[in-house]
Parts: sequence; structure tokens; C-alpha cells
Amino acid sequence: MSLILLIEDDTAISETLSEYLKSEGYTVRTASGQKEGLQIFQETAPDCVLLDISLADGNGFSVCSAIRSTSETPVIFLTASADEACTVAGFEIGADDYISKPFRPRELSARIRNVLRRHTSAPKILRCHNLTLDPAKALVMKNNQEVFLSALEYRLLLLFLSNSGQLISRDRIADELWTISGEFIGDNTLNVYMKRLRDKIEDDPQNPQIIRTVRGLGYKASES
Amino acid sequence: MSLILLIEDDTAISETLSEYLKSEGYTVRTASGQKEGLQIFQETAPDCVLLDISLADGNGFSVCSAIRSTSETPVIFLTASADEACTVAGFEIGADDYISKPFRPRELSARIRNVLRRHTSAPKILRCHNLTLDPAKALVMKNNQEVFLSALEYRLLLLFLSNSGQLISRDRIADELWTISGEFIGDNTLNVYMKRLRDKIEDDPQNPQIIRTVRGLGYKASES
DNA sequence: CGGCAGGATTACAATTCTGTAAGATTCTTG
DNA sequence: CAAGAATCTTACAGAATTGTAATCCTGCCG
Repeated sequence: MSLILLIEDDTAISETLSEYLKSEGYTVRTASGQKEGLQIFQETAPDCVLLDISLADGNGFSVCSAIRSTSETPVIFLTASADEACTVAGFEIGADDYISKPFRPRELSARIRNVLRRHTSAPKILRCHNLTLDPAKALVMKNNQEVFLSALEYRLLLLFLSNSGQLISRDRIADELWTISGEFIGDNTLNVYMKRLRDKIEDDPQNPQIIRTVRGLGYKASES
Repeated sequence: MSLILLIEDDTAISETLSEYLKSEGYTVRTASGQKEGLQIFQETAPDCVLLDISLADGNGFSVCSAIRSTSETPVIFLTASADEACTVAGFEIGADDYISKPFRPRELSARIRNVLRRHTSAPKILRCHNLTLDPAKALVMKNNQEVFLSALEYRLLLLFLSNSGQLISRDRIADELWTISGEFIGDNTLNVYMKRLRDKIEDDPQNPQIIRTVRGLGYKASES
């Protein structure tokens, strides 16, 4: 499960909270001050940080800044009052959420879950009909079978699926696929690539459902 | 600037809020009910939705679910009371934040800014030394020059850069690159691929800086 | 209907990719 | 230092990719 770093100098609160979070299935590391907190942060790379704003050895904002300067790990502030200035300042500095004492345990764990969900952001898989493309693995599947695409075919499909629903002109496609490397390609080369891609991804390449041609304008990937 | 969709059936609140948000530089569309809200959502694809929980024609949760089923657009709930059950239910259903009435305008706009910041997440470009990999374009650059990788080389590099700093075993590499398609490859094939990849991405392939080998265990991409 | 433009299709060499084999290195252990 | 294991390097054929050219099809216009 997830590792949570709790930075809080009130030992009573710290222990209660720690126990509760463990009972929820989290692994918890606690720190009582700024310096210790940052050190444990570096060592353990937690999935989420709970940070008391009012620490004895300096306020929590600087800790948050320090964390943000090196990582995107979500930070939830624990505040004594729901003071607006604090809240705003906290968000400005990059906190992901805040909760003011006294807080209900269930609310805290809902916020933690929420922040973790956002952060371990679901892999953005692009979908269209029975086709999926996972940019994080460079993997294309159709009906749960891998589709083998060449480098250019993959880029072509990626371009369409990340702009699905939008019309993409032939010029733009040529630009995106070839001009970075400064090459120039023949006029109908793109036609050939479209055909090759369609042969691999469409159920019926003669009646393309995933990428349709818009005569005179370009191509368009259908949404969903 | 950003487009905000406000779904709220109390006209007084709706107008006040709308004015305020416009004064903050947002473009605002308003809807007074569930159906209208979803319709405008489809038409305008807003950057953020402010959603009153208690709508006359059904509660806000179902609207949120409907939005979530087709998009990742952030949703902030407006609640009449800070009732915990509401909060939890809202988070469970995929709300990004909530705020209870009466709320201070500054707090609301801080939350909106926060939610937008998280959501328009900067394109995640993977970096290592003088090398960058952009998964959204399947583009690898070294010293601002494009590096041409084959499909497998690209996947191999992607695997390393998205787990930089971590040791990756040879078995895991073989799994990630080949077993999805159910193939089995020879024992030293991976060595050959590593050599080919290094020849393309390393300044000095004999002294690899980007991907180092950890004898007996696997390989490891250095961070940053 | 005839002509034409945009696009689809097929075919074909040059190049690159892919997997394996064979041998050379390098590191570790005794 | 010698032996063995792990990794690197080179080399090589079969397969796939890449770009172009030639040809075919299809919707649109007068």
C-alpha cells in the first residue's frame, strides 16, 4: 500500500493519527520537525505528505516549498484554524489540499485517497472503438491483441488519437511526422502511410471507422 | 483564459458568482439544471465545472458521474453544509474538490486555480542528461537533434526513463518488451539491444552515462 | 456524361530492424 | 593468476520498414 509521511510536532496528535492511518492500511513514517521531515522525505520518497503548518522549528510552508522544488509528491496541510489567508497561501505554494483541526478521521482518509488517486494518475490510455494506445508503454492493442506498428505508424496513430474528433490537415501531419528531422517527403507518401496504418488497425480498411478521410481537408479520428 | 461551467439553480448565487469569476478573468457559462448543464458541458468542453450538489432536477452527484464517464475535467462541488457524508461521497464519485457555502470568493478562486494547475499538467517530458523523450509525440531528442529509434529501442528507452533511478532486472525488461506478444527471445538478445540503444543515445557508448549496467542484477537509468 | 482532382492501392528497390550465433571482454571468486 | 560467469561486441541472414512511382478508384464540377 501507500507510504505516508506525517510531519507533526504534537506527539499526541501524531501518534493518534499514525495509529488511525495504519489501521486504514497505510504505512506511516512520522517526523516531528522540519529538518527531520525533509530528511525522511528524501530517504523514503513517500506517496503523500501530511504536513502541520505550525511546526516548532519553522512553519510548514517552507517544507512544502522544499518538497515541491524536487518532486510532485502530494502534500496535505494540517491547519489549526480554517483561516483563509493560510488556506490561500497554502494552495499558492503548491499544496494539494488542506484540512483544519479538529478533523474527522474519515474525512482525512477520504482526502488522502483522493489526492493519491489524482496523483497516481490513471495511465492515460487513448481509446477508439476496439483500439487502445498506451503512451506510457508505447503499446497498441486491438481486441486485447497487440498490434505491431512501425515507429512512423505509431506516431501517426498517436497524433490522431491524441487529437481525436479534430480534423487534422495533411500539411500538419507531414509537419508533425517529418519536418523535425528536416526531411521532405513526396506528395502521396502520406496516402501510403494511411493505407498501411489502416490495414493494421481497422476492422475493414475499406470502410475506415477509426480514422476517416475528409476529402479536401485532411483526416479525422472519431472520438471514443 | 479558462472556461468555467457553473451549474447552480439559485439564480442569485449564480449571477453573483458568475460576475466575480468574470472579474477574475475567467470565461463563464452558467446552467440552472442537470440536463442543461450536461448539454453545455458537451458543447463547450469547459476547463473546470462548479457544481451545486442540490439541484432542483436531481442531485449533483449524478451530473458528476456523467461527466467523469466521458472526461477528466475537474469538478468542484458547491455544498450547502460541510456535512461529512456529502464530502466523502463527493470525493468517492470523482470530485476534485468541494467548498461549502457560504464561501469566501478568494478561497473559491484559489481552489479553482489549484485544480486547474493540477489538471493542465505540463506535458510530461522525460529527461536524462542531454536526452529528452516526449511520450505524447514519441519523440526522442539529444542535444536538440532528433534520435531515430526503432519501435523496440523506443520502448526500451521509455521503460528506463519512466523508471529512472530504479534498477530494472533483465527478466522484467524481457517481460515488458516481449511477453505481451507471447514471444520468447534468446538469452543475449537483450545485450544486443542495449548495445544498439546505447550506440544511439550515449555520448560515449563504452562509458554509458544514461543507462548503466548493474552486474548480476540488471540495468539502471540515472536520474535527471 | 466527361474530365479532373484528391485520394487509395499496388508494386518495387533501398534501407533498416530483428533475432541469433560466435567470439571477445570484463568482473568476480577461489 | 586461472576459471567461470556475466556482459559486450561484431557479424550475418531473414523480415519489416521506408519512400517513390505508377496505376486505379471515386466523388465532384460543368
